[in-house]
Amino acid sequence: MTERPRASRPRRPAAQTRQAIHDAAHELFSREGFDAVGIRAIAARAGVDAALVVRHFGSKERLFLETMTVDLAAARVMEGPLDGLGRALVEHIVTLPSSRAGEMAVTSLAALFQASDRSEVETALRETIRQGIAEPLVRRLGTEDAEVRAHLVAAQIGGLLTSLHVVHDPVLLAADRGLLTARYGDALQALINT
Amino acid sequence: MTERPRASRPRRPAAQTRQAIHDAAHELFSREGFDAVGIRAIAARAGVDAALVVRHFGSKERLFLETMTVDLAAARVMEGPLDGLGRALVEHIVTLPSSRAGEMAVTSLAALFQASDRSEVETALRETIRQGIAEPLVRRLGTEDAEVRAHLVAAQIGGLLTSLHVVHDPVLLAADRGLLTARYGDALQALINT
DNA sequence: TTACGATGTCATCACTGTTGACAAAGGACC
DNA sequence: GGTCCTTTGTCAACAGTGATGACATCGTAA
Repeated sequence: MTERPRASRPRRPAAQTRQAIHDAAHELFSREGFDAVGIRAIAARAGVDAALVVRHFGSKERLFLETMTVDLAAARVMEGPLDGLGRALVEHIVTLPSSRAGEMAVTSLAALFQASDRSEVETALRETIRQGIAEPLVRRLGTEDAEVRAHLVAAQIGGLLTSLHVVHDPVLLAADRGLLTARYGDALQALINT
Repeated sequence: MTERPRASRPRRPAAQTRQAIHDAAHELFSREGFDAVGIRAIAARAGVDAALVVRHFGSKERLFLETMTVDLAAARVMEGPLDGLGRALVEHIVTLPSSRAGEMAVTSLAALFQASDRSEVETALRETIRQGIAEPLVRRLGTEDAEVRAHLVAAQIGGLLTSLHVVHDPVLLAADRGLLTARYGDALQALINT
């Protein structure tokens, strides 16, 4: 048995490899979702052995959480005046997806929803919603039932997000954005008004 | 090599076996979701060989669709008077889950959401929403933007359903149902009113 | 030089959904 | 009765998955 030397890829610092895996995973998970993407596919795209993926991130699920958990970036909108807030939030949701950062956040959220049968993913999703939507709003409302109302706002926003990016409702995707903003925004406002 | 005769289970008509598999699948899928349940587990619970599952239903995905696609049974509520409809719908969603039929429909919808990265599941989900919510409502509204508004109603209902049964939002789960019905129902009503 | 930790590779594991070959029971027809 | 054929059930195997652990190799500190 001749001992062929194993042809190793060029060595590099761990952080660099980790980043390559991270980028590949984010790209693939965003496009195709958790289940459709295998560890070996991520490894191939990152130019890396599959075992290295597990070594750096522990498991496929942890890699998913680390790459797909993003803040909704709705915090800025939350700071606006309370009485136009409904429409402002909906407009933010409806218009941002065409920009780069917004699209990523939104597809990430959709992927989170779909992978939410994993309990750790479910926890992350709950946390994202709480921090990104509910909590900033509770501080602004200040009424007794503020917490419930804030979480209902989160629910309603989640409904629009999943309809657009998980269910892919053709009627809503084709609808005029101004109409969407006005109608859904006013309904949202009804939840915010005391 | 002695030819041991294969110990077969008692024979029965195909429809009976099919039903056993169907029941087992519904039970397990409802409790644990699409991914967590394997074909072999369904087969074991039905007292059947795993290959028979595939033989009767074609694939795990088709079995899932056949067992989990249910109508929302919201049709009856949809026929009520238009001006109390928002609260009536929310009350229906919030109270029915404790009954048997309601719980099944709701957990089914949650499982559909989570498995919606499969394109056939996504189609079924879209169809369920259209038939169960959007279409009955469009007929009642009759305005020019009726279709968009009906689909927004569906989105908002979906938001509450996913918050409760997919995300498992603790605040909403613990909240008083009357408060939920009043607040979210009124917001929904804003979408229904012209 | 030696020793060691960091980095990369590979074989292998248990498990999954799915397939096709085979066995055996039950009814149809002569 | 005897001979087919369809129906029903069983089993072994396949390619794919996520994960693990043993091993090779590089770079560097002592």
